[in-house]
Amino acid sequence: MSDHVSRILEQWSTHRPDLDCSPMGVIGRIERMSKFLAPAIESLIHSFDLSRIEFDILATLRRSSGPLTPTQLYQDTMLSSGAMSTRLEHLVNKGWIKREPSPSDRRSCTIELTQTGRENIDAIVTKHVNNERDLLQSLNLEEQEQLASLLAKWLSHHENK
Amino acid sequence: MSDHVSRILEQWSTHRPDLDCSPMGVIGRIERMSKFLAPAIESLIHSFDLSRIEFDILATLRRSSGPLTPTQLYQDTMLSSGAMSTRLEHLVNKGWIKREPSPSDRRSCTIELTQTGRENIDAIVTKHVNNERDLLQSLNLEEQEQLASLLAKWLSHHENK
DNA sequence: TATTGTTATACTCTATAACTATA
DNA sequence: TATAGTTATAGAGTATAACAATA
Repeated sequence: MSDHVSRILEQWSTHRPDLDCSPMGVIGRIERMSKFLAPAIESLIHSFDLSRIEFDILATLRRSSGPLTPTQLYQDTMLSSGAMSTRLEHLVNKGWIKREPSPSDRRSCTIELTQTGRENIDAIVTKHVNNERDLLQSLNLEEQEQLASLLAKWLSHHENK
Repeated sequence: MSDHVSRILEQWSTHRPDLDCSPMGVIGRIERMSKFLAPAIESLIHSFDLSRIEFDILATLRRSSGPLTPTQLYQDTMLSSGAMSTRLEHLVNKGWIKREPSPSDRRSCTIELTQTGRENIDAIVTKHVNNERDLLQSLNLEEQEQLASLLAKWLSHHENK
């Protein structure tokens, strides 16, 4: 299994034999897989004139059980409030979402998909998931499950801190 | 093992029961782990007044068996030639590296760590690896190896394309 | 006083392409 | 003609903080 990171580890063991670099074998590969996936995923999303962040916002709205506020959205996506405002403005102008005043709190508003926004994101999400399935083909389903399970274990320890 | 992505998958199964979203269980978690790791790793590196890219350049030089050219460096780090020039200029000014004319090709130059650059990066790499080791503590060594092995398998299929 | 959301500002970083020099 | 490296330009995207309105 001679990948790029394994060659990096060999170089380190030659030039820094005092150092146990095995953590790089995990973290270096996580980062590297992430870097390979990004363009493959983004090229599909960009073909619908959406940035990755905008797609995430639309997908979050689609799978939620009702309208969300900008605050809920920027906390969920780890974005600043200012950046979220800019993104939402774009999505309103492009007809994806509608912004309406909150009935209970007059400082706030609710964000919701438009009719066509919902139809379009439904179609895109389907293509997106199939794209992801293709990208994972080099692992069989059992290996994919093992991988997901190990990542879930790590994440469950780090998300609530 | 109830992490954030598992809740996302539940939401999709409620609102899009027609869609098998299991690929998100892998790819969503890869991206999410990567997003959690980045600030933890960068905060150590930034404390030495280095960007992540600059650290990668210095580490590449440290583990290589001799001086490298800017072209070798930008291909290795997946950066554009222009961006690499800017980074190298910074690192020269800060005393990390030295740039010398290539003896064999007068268009080219060689990039090499300075004496103090090498000493400093040695110390930082040690701290960096220990930091990574800490970050992986929630998985035992066997799990870390399984994870590395699954990632290596995926990467070895995608790196030579 | 604290919170919600928007707007304005400045910053970081990058890719692109034009350019110089050499092969 | 092609390649190595640098420089200049412009663009995308963000965080920060100032701001207005409401709680």
